[in-house]
Amino acid sequence: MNDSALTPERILAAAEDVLRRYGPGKATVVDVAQALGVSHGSVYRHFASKVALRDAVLRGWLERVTAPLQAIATSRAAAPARLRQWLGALREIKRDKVLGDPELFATYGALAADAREVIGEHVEHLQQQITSIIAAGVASGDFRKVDARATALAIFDATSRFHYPGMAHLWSGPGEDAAFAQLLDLLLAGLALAPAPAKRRKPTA
Amino acid sequence: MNDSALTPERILAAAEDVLRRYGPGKATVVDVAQALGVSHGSVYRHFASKVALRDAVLRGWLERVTAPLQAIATSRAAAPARLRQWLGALREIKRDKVLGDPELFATYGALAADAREVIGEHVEHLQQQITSIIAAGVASGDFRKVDARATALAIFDATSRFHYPGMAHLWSGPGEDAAFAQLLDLLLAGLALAPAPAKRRKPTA
DNA sequence: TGAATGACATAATTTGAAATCTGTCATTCC
DNA sequence: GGAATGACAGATTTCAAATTATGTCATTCA
Repeated sequence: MNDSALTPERILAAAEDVLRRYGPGKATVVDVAQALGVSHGSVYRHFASKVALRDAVLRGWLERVTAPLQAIATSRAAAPARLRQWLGALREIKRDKVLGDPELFATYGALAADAREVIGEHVEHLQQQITSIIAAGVASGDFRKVDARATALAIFDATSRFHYPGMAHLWSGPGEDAAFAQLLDLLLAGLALAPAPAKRRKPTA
Repeated sequence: MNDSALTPERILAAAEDVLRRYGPGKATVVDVAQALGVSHGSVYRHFASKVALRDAVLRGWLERVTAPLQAIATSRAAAPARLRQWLGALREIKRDKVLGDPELFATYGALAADAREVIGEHVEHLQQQITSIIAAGVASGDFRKVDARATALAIFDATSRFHYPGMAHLWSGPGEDAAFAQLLDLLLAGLALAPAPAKRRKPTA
């Protein structure tokens, strides 16, 4: 029944398949083992627990989100355009996933729900990408002299309405594109060079 | 057992109490009737269905959120300060509710989950309040000449990270205050007068 | 006469016993 | 000898029966 050696990769692929087919509530490790033609005990040689297996599947899925963004983050485009592109891409990737296959999206959402650790890493990863774009923009003089990291977090927060899966139910409403464009304009304006007359808060320093 | 005439108000109060005590999953209209010392049939004379009753309770709760904000929105403070104050207040009201009584917050969250209509009105109400502040700021020359309504929506979206109940699990993390302050600064900078050198998009008009 | 009742049909929820799943490990297999 | 197996204990899930809830309405009550 089995084609070759039992590797974590093959188990991962099978688990992904089983999850896709059965959903997160019904997929069992026995199912995964069966799909591979082995006993479920064998799976436990490669993954310490069902949770570890689920985490690994989720990690893979999230990496497929992060990878194309990495390319944009490190592109040579001017920082403002690059930031727009990156945020637009993040939004599109997520939105395409929900609209394209809502069930699968829900499945991964369920995995994410009890994988704070993995999600934390993913978020950190995304925030670092934004940070690098902001830092580039500050260095090139395209952006005000902001704290790159803190500003990146603010931008991540500000756009969560358009990328946080818990708000996916809004993504198919009307006027979404316009709302997103409007938000981007506002944020980019806030980063623009012009020395906004700071009436409050600390004095530039 | 009953003190006076059976009014919608008395039923509402009892329903609120029962919901608080039993939680949204176990509160029944028989419980509400019992608390009032009447038969459950009587409740249906005043509310068409259990859903209608739950909606009314939710509406009351949301109005208690909106009322104090209304006062700020119509205050005489300068628009930028007023906007900061308003957004800060919205955040604090919600955060105090979660942190103060998580169970009750969860109860209202459950009510909200199947009350799109009511929530829609609530959101619309909040957005209108922001719109009025922005409009005032544009009129007074404190803000750029933005489209008040569209910008208000963008600001509402941008801050949802700090007021949308679905993200309440983040509100007790460290650095929340700083993150919120940072976001506010960025948004206010984006509204500031300075004619940001718009390299893209439509030409000012 | 208009408000309140409670018996009733249908729908939803609870319950607990049976079935299935997770994770371990002594044993088998190549 | 290292990888795979499958029987097993304890935890979790399923499913169907039984209970409880919702919403209606003919009747009672004041």
